[in-house]
Amino acid sequence: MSGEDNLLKLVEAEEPDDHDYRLQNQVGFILRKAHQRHVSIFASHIGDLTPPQFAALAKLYDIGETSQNQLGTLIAMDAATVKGVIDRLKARGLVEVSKHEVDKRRLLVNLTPQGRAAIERLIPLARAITEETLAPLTAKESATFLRLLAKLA
Amino acid sequence: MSGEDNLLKLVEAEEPDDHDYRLQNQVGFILRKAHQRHVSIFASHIGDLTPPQFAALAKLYDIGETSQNQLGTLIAMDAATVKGVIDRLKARGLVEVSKHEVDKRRLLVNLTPQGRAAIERLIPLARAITEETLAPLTAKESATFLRLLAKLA
DNA sequence: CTGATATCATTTGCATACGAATGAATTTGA
DNA sequence: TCAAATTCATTCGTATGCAAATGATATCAG
Repeated sequence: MSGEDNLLKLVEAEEPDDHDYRLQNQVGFILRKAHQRHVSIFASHIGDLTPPQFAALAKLYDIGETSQNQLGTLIAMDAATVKGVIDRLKARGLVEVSKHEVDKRRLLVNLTPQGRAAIERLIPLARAITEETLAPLTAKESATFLRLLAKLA
Repeated sequence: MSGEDNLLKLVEAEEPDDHDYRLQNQVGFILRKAHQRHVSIFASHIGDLTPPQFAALAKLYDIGETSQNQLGTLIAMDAATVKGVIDRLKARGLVEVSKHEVDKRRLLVNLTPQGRAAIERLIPLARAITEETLAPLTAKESATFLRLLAKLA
């Protein structure tokens, strides 16, 4: 190997060639695609509700009435996003809002009877969605994947 | 144990309690959060470009001139989405478009010199973004995670 | 007690993301 | 060859998602 080759190797080690960067191997790009695939699977099972809308209903079913802001924190949506989601669920009669008696800043959100019926009907479908999303993996791989994904999220 | 209890157990085994469904353990919900975290890390390193815009530039840098439609396929964007991304990159002078000489349906897209300079400047930052996104995992965990994530996506 | 700070909700603006419909151009197949 | 099917791009409508600004209310600190 010539001295020139050594110099070249040294330079490459310090500044990797831009063409070594492969978009399709980057975690962000694959994460975006995996998320897209999940949303598509979700839509094929539950056509009349989006994943964020479902998340809001599921969380309200889990914890009961809470403030819009707190709900947003629990389902990882900022204030502007959760407002839109709740507005649409309200327009469809699945949730109802009321003012907090003590703290007048807060907007309380709760399921309506129709919202409760809807989420109870949808949860079995949601189980199937999770199953189908993880279908490319074995049971052991799924467990590993979920553990590592949770560490990232 | 009474006969009533046995009946209850049987019913539960066939139809799991809705309250066993925990949103925060579902792959779709965690995937969404992990994606959000990545986008946030991306924005903290590259403030003037979004991940989809970066993906378009990186892919054009990789493969050279191509049609808008083909580019969309390569970076996992539908036709409507890729049009918006290209429009904004074009408005900023990072890509240029031209008509395909033979197939008049096609819109060819390519990097401008400024676009090429931009992506060459950004790729090192993108490496850092990938690194920071995967920082909660060990090297071995990262490799496992990327392998399983790719199977899902 | 009160001024500074913090919290909750809303609004606006911008950027994906996708379904559906449309129109132009190309390819296919009988 | 020529009608049907396909492909490429655009447009419209709807739904996240987030930054920044605003207003109302509540809390804190001196």
